[in-house]
Amino acid sequence: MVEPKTLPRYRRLYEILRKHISDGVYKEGDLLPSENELCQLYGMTRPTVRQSLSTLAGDGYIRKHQGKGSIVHHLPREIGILSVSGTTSAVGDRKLKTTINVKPVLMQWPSDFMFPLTELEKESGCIYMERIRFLDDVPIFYDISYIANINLPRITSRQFENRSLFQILRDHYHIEIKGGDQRIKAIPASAKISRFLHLKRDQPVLHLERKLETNYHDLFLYSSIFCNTEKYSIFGRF
Amino acid sequence: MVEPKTLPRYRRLYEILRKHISDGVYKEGDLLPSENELCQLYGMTRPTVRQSLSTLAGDGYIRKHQGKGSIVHHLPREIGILSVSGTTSAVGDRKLKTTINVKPVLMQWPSDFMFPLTELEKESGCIYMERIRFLDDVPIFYDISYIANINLPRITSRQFENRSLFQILRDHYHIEIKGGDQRIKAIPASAKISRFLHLKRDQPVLHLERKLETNYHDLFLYSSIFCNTEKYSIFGRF
DNA sequence: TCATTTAACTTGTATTTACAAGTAAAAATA
DNA sequence: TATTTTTACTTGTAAATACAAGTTAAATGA
Repeated sequence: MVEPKTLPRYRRLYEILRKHISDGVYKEGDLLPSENELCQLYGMTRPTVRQSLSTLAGDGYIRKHQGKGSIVHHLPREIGILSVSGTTSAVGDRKLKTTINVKPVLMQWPSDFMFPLTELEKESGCIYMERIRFLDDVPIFYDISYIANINLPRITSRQFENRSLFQILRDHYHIEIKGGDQRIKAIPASAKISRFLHLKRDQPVLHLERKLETNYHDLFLYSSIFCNTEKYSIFGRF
Repeated sequence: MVEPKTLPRYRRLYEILRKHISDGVYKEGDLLPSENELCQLYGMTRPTVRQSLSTLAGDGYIRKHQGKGSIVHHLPREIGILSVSGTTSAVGDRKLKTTINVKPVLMQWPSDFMFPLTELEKESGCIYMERIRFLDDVPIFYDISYIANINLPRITSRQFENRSLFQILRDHYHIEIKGGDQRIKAIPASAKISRFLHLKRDQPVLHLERKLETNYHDLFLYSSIFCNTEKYSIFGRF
């Protein structure tokens, strides 16, 4: 369905090393092979290897020390959602179950939308969906997503149960997340939110409003995420 | 007092362009000069220019588009604190006033500290301070900082009123922040917090726990930040 | 006029080369 | 033995070069 479109070499090495770190081949505190060794091992030159390593460092997988080498950073145990950088997913290998609360439907944008919209977006209307995400069978995220209805044929009829929205967008529409803005607030749980997240009314809830940029310059994903942080914190690196 | 230690060229260009963007020389949506033009303008080669631009992009100041150029991203109007990347300060040019609540004192680490500590850190004790930060005369942040007492002579007697802690550490001790971990929660305001932040008891407050890494591999800064997000949101980019 | 092709830009990827600077362990020296 | 120096690593910075690939506007053609 989709031409594989070979990844650049630095990206391939990035994926290999990232997988090795996630799989425990390289453990926390371990020294990665030196840049010159990686050059030999994977048949590329140092600038290319360095590009992989600096991306890994930017994503928090390793820390680089001049004169010493690249050291594997500890993997977060908490829920990482603050940075969507590249291929990193919100929760590592954790058992995160997702249920669809409101199936994707085409509708008008809310009148007081959280981010300003372009004319093109307003005209196109939006695809709306609601999901609830469970960690260890406890509802943690109540997730409202909006996508402008621009060149996304048949999206409302797709199965979202077990695959992430990002994955479907990547696999079927070549859409990649490139970056984004987000706002964070602490708010009291409304009746609806407290019901979905099994909380008492007015208990503090984390509210994230995000605008995600894609490889299509006029296509953005918006989401409003309510998060129960009683048991789990949101984790981030920088 | 401190040798200037010339910045690398890519870093200098980064600072120049960042200042131009902050000052409005390049406005939101503007196209920066092309990489080749920057090479000529500043007398460096493309790899060096590209290093500056990719750092700027990583910090959210610009977005790069293949075939088009580097476009100035909008500057956040809200409070940006989620990423401390490099030289970016929490609040751009805003009038943020800081008052010292508890002057720096040397003390033992709390017994149930929020992050695990090394033996060296435990032995050294910590420098503790509390600050409250006001935006437009409204208290927004209640900020508790901990630093291990490792090679920081006379720090408890320094003036912290108008300069940031980071600035003092950089100017007097050559300490630079390289990255860090953070956890975010929404919690109800305790009596103390509600008093400092002018909130009602149990109102939702954002709680950040951060561990900041420095250029000295065994020196970390810790902070516990309580934030009133009623009026302002916390802003982040990725 | 309108559609297509071409050309001239832009950034992206990759190699090669060189030296600077930080680290750590081996070697030399007191 | 204990200290200092040297050496051999490591990553950091920087240049010069080449081609790929995406974008845009001008030139060309029907």
